[in-house]
Amino acid sequence: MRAEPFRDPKGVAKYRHEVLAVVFRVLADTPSLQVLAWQRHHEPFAGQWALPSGPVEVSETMRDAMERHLADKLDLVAVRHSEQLATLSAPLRDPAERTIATAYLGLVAEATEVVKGGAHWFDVSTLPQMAFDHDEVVRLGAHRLRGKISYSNIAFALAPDEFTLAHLREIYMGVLYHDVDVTNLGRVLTRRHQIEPTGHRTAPGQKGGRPARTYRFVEHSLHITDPFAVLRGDQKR
Amino acid sequence: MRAEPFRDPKGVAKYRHEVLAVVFRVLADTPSLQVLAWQRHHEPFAGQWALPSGPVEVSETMRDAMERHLADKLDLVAVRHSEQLATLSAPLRDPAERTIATAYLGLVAEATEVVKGGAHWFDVSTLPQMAFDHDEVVRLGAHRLRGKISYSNIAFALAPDEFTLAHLREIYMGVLYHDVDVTNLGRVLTRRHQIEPTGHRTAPGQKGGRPARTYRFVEHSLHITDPFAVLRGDQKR
DNA sequence: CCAAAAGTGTTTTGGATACACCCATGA
DNA sequence: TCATGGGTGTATCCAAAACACTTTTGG
Repeated sequence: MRAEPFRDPKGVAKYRHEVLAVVFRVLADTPSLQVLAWQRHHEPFAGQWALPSGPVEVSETMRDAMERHLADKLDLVAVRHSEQLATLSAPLRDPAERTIATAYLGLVAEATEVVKGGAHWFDVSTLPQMAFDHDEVVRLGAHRLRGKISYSNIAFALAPDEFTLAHLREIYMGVLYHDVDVTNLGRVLTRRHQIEPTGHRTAPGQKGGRPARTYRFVEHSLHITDPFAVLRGDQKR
Repeated sequence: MRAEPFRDPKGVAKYRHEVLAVVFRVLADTPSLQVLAWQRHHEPFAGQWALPSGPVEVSETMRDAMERHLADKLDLVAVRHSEQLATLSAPLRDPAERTIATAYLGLVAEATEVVKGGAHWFDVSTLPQMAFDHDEVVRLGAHRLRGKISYSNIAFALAPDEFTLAHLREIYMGVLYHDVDVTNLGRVLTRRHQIEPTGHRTAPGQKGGRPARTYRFVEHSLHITDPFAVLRGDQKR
């Protein structure tokens, strides 16, 4: 039986509000885009995989709530960029009680592991069935990330502090899911002042090969670097 | 005195949730981007201008609630495109009681008037002081629209069904707030199959001049026409 | 010397811009 | 035929892409 909503004296309904986190990392080797999920212990959807989530407390913003839940339940504090994705309001999306949920996109660097709370990283391309509408939220997050990586410096949040161009290429390939030319990637990002050489080089691999220069992202906060695809005009009136 | 939140037996807080609508139109003559606001009658912020808003009912989605409030309070049913903008959760944004609000961007065609409910169209560039955080929401909406008009066909929702290129240019100028070249605008939108000629022409103006062809948008739903600014690769793997 | 990996140089492409010029109408 | 506004043609620009070639390393 579905719970009746709370109403205040004027008859205005009150709802449970929770935050969801779609946390992505990219493994360069495969390369693949992975999302963090954990197994539910309680009904509804007990035993199924779900995104990290939790209610919003009275004196915190939704972003605070999202960070708090990731830290408390999963010991995850290494989120390097987060932004609001969407708010879900289908009346029956939670079978127990009407719950409005705001989803956040979170990005962590490649090496990030999560040991606590039975969490697991899943390839976005082979996602298991998920609780609630969480599959849809993951797809939405992947779509947002794919769009933004082309016209912003959002990759700073997925890459380590220091990386080679070959490594960065694999991160881009994991997100975009198509081939990316290393040479041109380096030139585009350099022209846009997104990356700069550190002056260091890596040790060459076991099978030889020229040692690669390493680079870093110039900014570690989100910047739109290609603001208007077209119709730029002369920006004067 | 601030109201205490409702809590269920397990101690989970429940919140008032409302929807906000940032409804834009563009007047071609000026040209200017205008937003719909109305004057509040009750505290808090009585007498100040505010965006149309209202609570979400138990069995409706937020989009339904937004459309319902616009129709009931302002007789506005001509919204040609709407999309979710953001959800606002600052704990003190509503001085009376914690209220989480989800803002929608709505677009109507130029001629759209609103007669009911004491509503008024304001130029976004000369916005009055607004209730709550509504100024910020208007700016967010304008920013979203400005970005999207360059890489999607979103202008279909602002233009009349049939228009001349000169007219469409003024709509783009109202949104982008910089000069747009008519010739190139027509060519870009034609190449992207966003617009097509209707085969009609307008009557020439009072002072003469060649009669203009009219055009229509091919699609009347949102399509991204310039999906990846760069790093397109060959789309093969 | 060869294989492997990184990096450079150079050409090509194609959408977008700029702008000169031509066309159709009213007075 | 002139003023006004619409439309066409074309040269130019420039970021991005493609790809051949050179450099630096280990074996």
